[in-house]
Amino acid sequence: MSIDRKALILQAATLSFVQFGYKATTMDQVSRIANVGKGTIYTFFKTKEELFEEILDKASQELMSVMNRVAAEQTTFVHNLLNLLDSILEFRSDHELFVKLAQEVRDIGTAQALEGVKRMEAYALDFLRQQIEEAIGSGEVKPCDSSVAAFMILRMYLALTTEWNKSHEPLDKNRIKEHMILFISTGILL
Amino acid sequence: MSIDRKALILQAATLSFVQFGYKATTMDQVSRIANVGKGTIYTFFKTKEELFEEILDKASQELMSVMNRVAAEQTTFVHNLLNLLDSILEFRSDHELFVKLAQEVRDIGTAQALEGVKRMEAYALDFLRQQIEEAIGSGEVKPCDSSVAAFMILRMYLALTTEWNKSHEPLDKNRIKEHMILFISTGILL
DNA sequence: AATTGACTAAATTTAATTTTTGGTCACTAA
DNA sequence: TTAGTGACCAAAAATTAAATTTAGTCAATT
Repeated sequence: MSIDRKALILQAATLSFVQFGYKATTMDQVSRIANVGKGTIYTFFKTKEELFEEILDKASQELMSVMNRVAAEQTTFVHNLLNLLDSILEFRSDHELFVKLAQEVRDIGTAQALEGVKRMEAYALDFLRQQIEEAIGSGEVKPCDSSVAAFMILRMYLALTTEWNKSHEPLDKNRIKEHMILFISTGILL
Repeated sequence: MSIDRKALILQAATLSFVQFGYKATTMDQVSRIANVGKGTIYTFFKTKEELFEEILDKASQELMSVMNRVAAEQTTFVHNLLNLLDSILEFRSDHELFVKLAQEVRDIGTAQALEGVKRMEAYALDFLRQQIEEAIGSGEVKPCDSSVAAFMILRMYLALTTEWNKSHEPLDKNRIKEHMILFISTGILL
């Protein structure tokens, strides 16, 4: 059996999407990085979008797997949330794709990048909503609109990890965690 | 004494900036709305930017005055914050300019609009930071980085008032207040 | 002295042209 | 025979050129 060209292509494309975003990634470049002819890419993927989709699928699956692993631990809601935060902040590969795509949406508004961001956000929001729902059921969390609460938690996370950096020095992981706890777990008040 | 042409111009320009944003507001249009010759504008304002600055000053002053009025009430921190929220959500005139400029920054990235947004944000952030600082001093709020906490509160507010609307039905004022309380005052946990 | 609107230079938008890129397919090497 | 290739093409994007719009001026007019 010869080398797994599909894997090479996926690897090269992932690298390029993370580094340059959707639009600035050309099929020529991918073929060059992967050391295959351009035509070869099209024996595995119908279009550039399909290639992107498959990478997005993989990233989503990894995100899901992280989330499921965290959820399976069955500790408290806050603990789960912080574990999830840790996992995402530590293993940045998916996170980086997400950040790069978000930046591309902001800068040039590429439709496919927007789709990608929306998709990953949807997974995260759904997971959070579910966790909150359960925690409300078990009496751990106050009754509230779980969709809105999930949305706020995600926005807080994005505010601290990406928006803050636009006008300040980046916060380190622990500061981020501390401030998330401050609002979510006990409120800012004494 | 003849009519106050400067006031007419300021009024017309404000209307136009709120409605169309910085870039899409032309000096011709302002002069037409104000019923003055275009040259007249330049007897009061050196440039379009200066005209914009003066309107921004006015909006900032009004925001400051709302914030000071709220701060003077000397009730609890949460109460002050909610009063401020109410004031801003009810008297939307400044808020509308802010929202319009934020949209312009998002859509076409006008430099002057960005400056305007930054400036109004800076006032709000500074006020919040000060309030938090005081509340920490009086033992009402947990010791924390007041800049980061102020930033998070503002982002939450913006998330609920503008970002949520991109993918959902707008939340009404009371839902917004409720959810702000949920995170700030007592935390989401029971 | 205060106000104006036709006027101009500069900036923005639109149209035309060139370059780049996604996707194909006749061909090659294994 | 077949997996793999890269020159090739149409379509899209970037660049350049032409046309339009607009900020700001100033001689003329109240």
